[in-house]
Amino acid sequence: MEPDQPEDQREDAAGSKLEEIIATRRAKVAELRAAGVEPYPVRFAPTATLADIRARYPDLEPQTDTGARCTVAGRLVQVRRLGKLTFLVLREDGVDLQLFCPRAALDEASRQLLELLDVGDWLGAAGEVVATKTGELSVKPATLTLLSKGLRPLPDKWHGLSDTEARFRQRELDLVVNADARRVFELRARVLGALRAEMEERGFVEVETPMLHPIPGGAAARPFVTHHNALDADLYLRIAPELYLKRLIAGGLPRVYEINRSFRNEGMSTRHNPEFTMLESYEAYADYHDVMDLTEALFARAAQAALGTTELTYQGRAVSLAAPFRRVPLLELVREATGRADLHYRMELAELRGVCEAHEVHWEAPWGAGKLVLELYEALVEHTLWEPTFVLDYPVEVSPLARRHRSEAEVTERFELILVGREHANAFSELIDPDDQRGRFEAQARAKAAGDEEAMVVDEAYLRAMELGLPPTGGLGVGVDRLVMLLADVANIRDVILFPTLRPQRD
RNA sequence: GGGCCGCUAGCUCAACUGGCAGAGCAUCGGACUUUUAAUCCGCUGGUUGCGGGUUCGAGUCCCGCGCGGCCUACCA
Repeated sequence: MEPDQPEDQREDAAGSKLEEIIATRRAKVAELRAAGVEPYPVRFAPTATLADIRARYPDLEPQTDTGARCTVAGRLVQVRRLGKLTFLVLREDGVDLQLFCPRAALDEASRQLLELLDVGDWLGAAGEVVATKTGELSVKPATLTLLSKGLRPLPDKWHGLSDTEARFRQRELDLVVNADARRVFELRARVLGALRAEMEERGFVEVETPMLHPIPGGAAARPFVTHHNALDADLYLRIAPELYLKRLIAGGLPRVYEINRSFRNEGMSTRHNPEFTMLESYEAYADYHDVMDLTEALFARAAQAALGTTELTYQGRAVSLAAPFRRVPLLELVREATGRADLHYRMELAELRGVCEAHEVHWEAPWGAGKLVLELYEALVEHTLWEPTFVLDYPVEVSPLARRHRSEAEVTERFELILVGREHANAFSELIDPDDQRGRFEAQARAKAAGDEEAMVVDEAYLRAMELGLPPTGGLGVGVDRLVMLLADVANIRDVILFPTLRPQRD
């Protein structure tokens, strides 16, 4: 490199295109202020949304002047300058509308503003609704009002933003330019609304229980730990709202539900985000058969709200959410999958381990029959269940909060709803016998002491509530993110969460 | 945690076996009163994710690291 001009070279390198663009736009901000225009005004009063205008004038003849005046607003997403005539395109809430701007129609201040406009700015326009020569519905403004000057460029108008990392980290950009991103989150909102509507109609009351828990409970999972300074106490982000909700049942609230976040400090995947949304509900006097009926209704209601039908396609394959769903005991599925009709929870451990080995299913020494059968089910069966299936009667050993089956000693009255090969809901006839519950907790505590990091600990506050008396109760948990994935037909949970958890960027 | 793949201009992408880092769009300047990704003319824009190494020469090959994606493992 020549020793002559190193300074210049360095300055050129520092002045990248992006910095140049931002500097140019800042200069426009200064120019506007110098001209007495505030580039970041405090308020604007549109008389119609872009969607209103489109709805009101569905098919004007080309070259119509309606005489109707309106004031609209949106983000400027396209600019086409043809000398004394300019076409602008505003976008508001996913709806685009053209502004037809012959220079002569604008007042003087608006003409000046027009020169300083960039794609990405927020803009208001007041004028007449017209259709252009080609029949494009437009507003022909007499005045333009800058609502906010954008300093950064929008992604490519044609190719949009496709870099997945950028889409997750800068979701606002994704939402501006990718219609499909909006579609998913609009669908998600309709699903949430449908779930709440169904619960409300059934007399469930929505409650909010703590997300900061003194001890983690309600699920087998590793928690996030945090610390409260004033209390000088460690707290855990909740892994499930279950125990608090059942305390409300004990307190005499007969039907409660909560839709909110839980947090699990575990692996991430296309189906697992560290924070995720669950619907949990508890209903006094109900058993898990009642809860299956409720679950069917919720899924059908959500599908109707999202898609207008219970017949859908997921990743190219048909699924029907029309009730009733298939109901089949877990043990039966494992017997089919292994070809061992004699398989049972009372089998010798050695023999069950042999079945595992025959199917290349990993097992560990501390596991009892229930855990071994569950492992077989998860390895061999779960991913094969495409149509909605209630898998019934999970082993007691792996279900510390579920009541024992009314007629079979080794299993609980618990089901999971499996769809498209993955779990979508988990529910049971709740365990309401406080002494049985204490024994289950103690078994969990022993497992934890033996190294099982996901095992539960004894929750005395919950046991006290149970000792007060918990009526027969049916409980349900639904993975809302997965339900939205199913209905939106997306394969990655990060596509249904606005701001998915990502590794923080170092700088 | 493991395997594979990716990271090049603001965005979307090229660059053969190692041989001058390019295009389109956007930006900037100019023309244009009916466009629809407007068109036309001209210009500008680079630490090729980061750090080493090999080589006369590295976007390209090697090593390490970072971030992401997919698969897998884990995961009620």
